[in-house]
Amino acid sequence: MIAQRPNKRATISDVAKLAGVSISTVSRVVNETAPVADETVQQVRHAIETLDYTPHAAARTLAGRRTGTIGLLLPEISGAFYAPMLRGIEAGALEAGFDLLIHASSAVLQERGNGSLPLAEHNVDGLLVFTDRLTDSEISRLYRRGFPLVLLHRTPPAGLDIPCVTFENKAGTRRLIEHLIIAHGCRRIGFLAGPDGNEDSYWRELGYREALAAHGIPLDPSLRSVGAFDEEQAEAAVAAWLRQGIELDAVFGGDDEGATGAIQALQRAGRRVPQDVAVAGFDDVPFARLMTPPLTTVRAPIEMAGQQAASQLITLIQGGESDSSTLLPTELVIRRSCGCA
Amino acid sequence: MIAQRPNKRATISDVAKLAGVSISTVSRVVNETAPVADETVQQVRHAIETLDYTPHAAARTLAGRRTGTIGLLLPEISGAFYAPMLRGIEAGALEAGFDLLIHASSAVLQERGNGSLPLAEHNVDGLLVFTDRLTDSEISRLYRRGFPLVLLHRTPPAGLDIPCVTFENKAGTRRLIEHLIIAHGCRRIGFLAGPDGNEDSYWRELGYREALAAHGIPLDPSLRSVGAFDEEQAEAAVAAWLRQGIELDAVFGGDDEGATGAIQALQRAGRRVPQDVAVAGFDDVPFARLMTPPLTTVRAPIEMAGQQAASQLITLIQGGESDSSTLLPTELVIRRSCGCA
DNA sequence: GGGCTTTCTGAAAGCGCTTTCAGTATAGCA
DNA sequence: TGCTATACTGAAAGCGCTTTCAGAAAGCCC
Repeated sequence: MIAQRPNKRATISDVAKLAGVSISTVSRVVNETAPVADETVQQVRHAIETLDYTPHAAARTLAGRRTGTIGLLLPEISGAFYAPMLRGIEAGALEAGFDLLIHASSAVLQERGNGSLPLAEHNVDGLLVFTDRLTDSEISRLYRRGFPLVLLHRTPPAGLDIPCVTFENKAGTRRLIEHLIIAHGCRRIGFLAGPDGNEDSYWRELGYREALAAHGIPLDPSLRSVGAFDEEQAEAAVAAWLRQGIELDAVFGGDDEGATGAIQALQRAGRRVPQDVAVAGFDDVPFARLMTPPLTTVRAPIEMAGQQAASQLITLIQGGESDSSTLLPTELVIRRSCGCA
Repeated sequence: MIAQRPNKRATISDVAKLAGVSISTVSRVVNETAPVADETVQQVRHAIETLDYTPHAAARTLAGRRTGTIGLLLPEISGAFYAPMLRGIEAGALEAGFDLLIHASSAVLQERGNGSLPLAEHNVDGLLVFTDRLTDSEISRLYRRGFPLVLLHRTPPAGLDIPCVTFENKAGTRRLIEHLIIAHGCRRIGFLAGPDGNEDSYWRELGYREALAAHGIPLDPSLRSVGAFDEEQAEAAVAAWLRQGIELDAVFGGDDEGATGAIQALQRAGRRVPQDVAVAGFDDVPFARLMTPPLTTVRAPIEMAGQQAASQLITLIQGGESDSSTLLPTELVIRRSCGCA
């Protein structure tokens, strides 16, 4: 059994005492905020070394009113989507010398008695928000306080001028669906929506409708279901279509996870992909090209979105100005799941 | 363009003033640490409301010397492994009313000039360490200070009594390899190791060797390569084997990602899995059962490991005792990639 | 040599909170 | 009635740091 034996940490005054200087001087050599005589620097460094001193972050924050850290709020880490996003965000943060703190939690956000967000406005200088969980009112509360905020893949509540970074969902989906229609003659294309209220999904659906409309294909409501950007739910949704005998010549999975689920359901029901039913996704996660068949999808610059969001946030924190909205282009990636050779 | 207009936040004294009480009283109603008259509570609550007051975390930490938060240090979030792990950790933390802060970064850890870890010992009460990046010396520094620490999937540096949570890697791998040998008659089984220095991989390799030895199969060094628990690297490693004309009747991928890469390489080279070459992984990530062919693997209780680690850490933080080492059982999961129908 | 920067240093005032400590007022009890 | 618990409240002392502010020492100019 292991127990914890608390152990006093050295403070700045311990260091000052040992080095025979004042705490101001120690602070100066630690932060390099003012010239200090070489000899003094040596002494202080030595004292720091021997005491194994590290500044206490909370004290620093309190006195200096900044943390050097940005926070990321996200629903739940899973799925291939997050790796590139985090890479991008981290790159953006690092570039400016900021740390990244992630708060991944679905449940927590609401149920805190005191109603305060975990890392919001506390341990971080600014917040990257990528979750539908944070309500509009929470967001506007933070906004009204002047807390630096950047939204990832969602637009701000009406009237609030909060920067946001999103993909060109509509046009990307439209191009994809049109490919299905034109190149493969699909007419009955199933649409799997994302989670309720998801904005990306909203725009993708608009793109889907536009594509149909542009080619004179009537919208069939029975061809819409919810896949929730989740493999299992998507699989279930497609299985339900199949059970109901709904005819399909293609399925748009909503995203790549949804497409994966769709393929599972189709194959399980004995339909061949793409010979019997074409399938396409959105995002182009790393796995997409490795699937059997390789997935036709829309490439979204996930990593770049993260990067941009982070650097916009940091600009904001540092008192600069930021574009109110960034729309990143997407690109059609044709592989085999749509029927192309 | 959006600029940030900083905005004074209300402090505890603002609230006290508005409510006509002292700050001690405000603190008491916020924290419920002592009885306060009903009427006073009302006034304070009202003042908090109108001022939209939230306590300043850093100040709180500084004064109260605890953060109510545990930190998780990990190399880079990607791969299917993390979702269940994080779910588990979060569950463990939530249960005890702690927040979870994640610091995901490969690069950062070393290169910080001041040598201090980001969230270590600062914004958190304790640390869950899941990365090979944190050197032994860093770990023992933290340990010597009495900073609560729990290691995930790695054992502590020699002599340090730090709790750790690991899987039963050796026995699990041995069972898996023996299945390949006994049920499928495999004799030439490729072994893809994890990243350099990875402990899980070390034990798995021992299990692999034991299995071979137990069945009188000589160890062939050319059958060992590094897949680094990474799909691409594993694919490259297997491709190299194939190019060199090395004979194989099975490949153990090191983990499920490695197995995925192995399958890619094999299929790309025209070998059928499992007819020509059997493939197996380790972890049983969600995706494993959905692959073609479904992956034979060893199920590791990833989520439970996270849970346990978190609650052990919290026990430690709260001054309790903790087991020094937890070894979680693994289970063989037979699907089709090994050749079983 | 006097006045002027320039370089370096320490004292001290907070940052916003928690937590004794020392009450005052009221209730309970003999 | 007097004495002691009990409920409630405020003053004040930090927590460990950053940051003026002011001063001492040293170098520069005329």
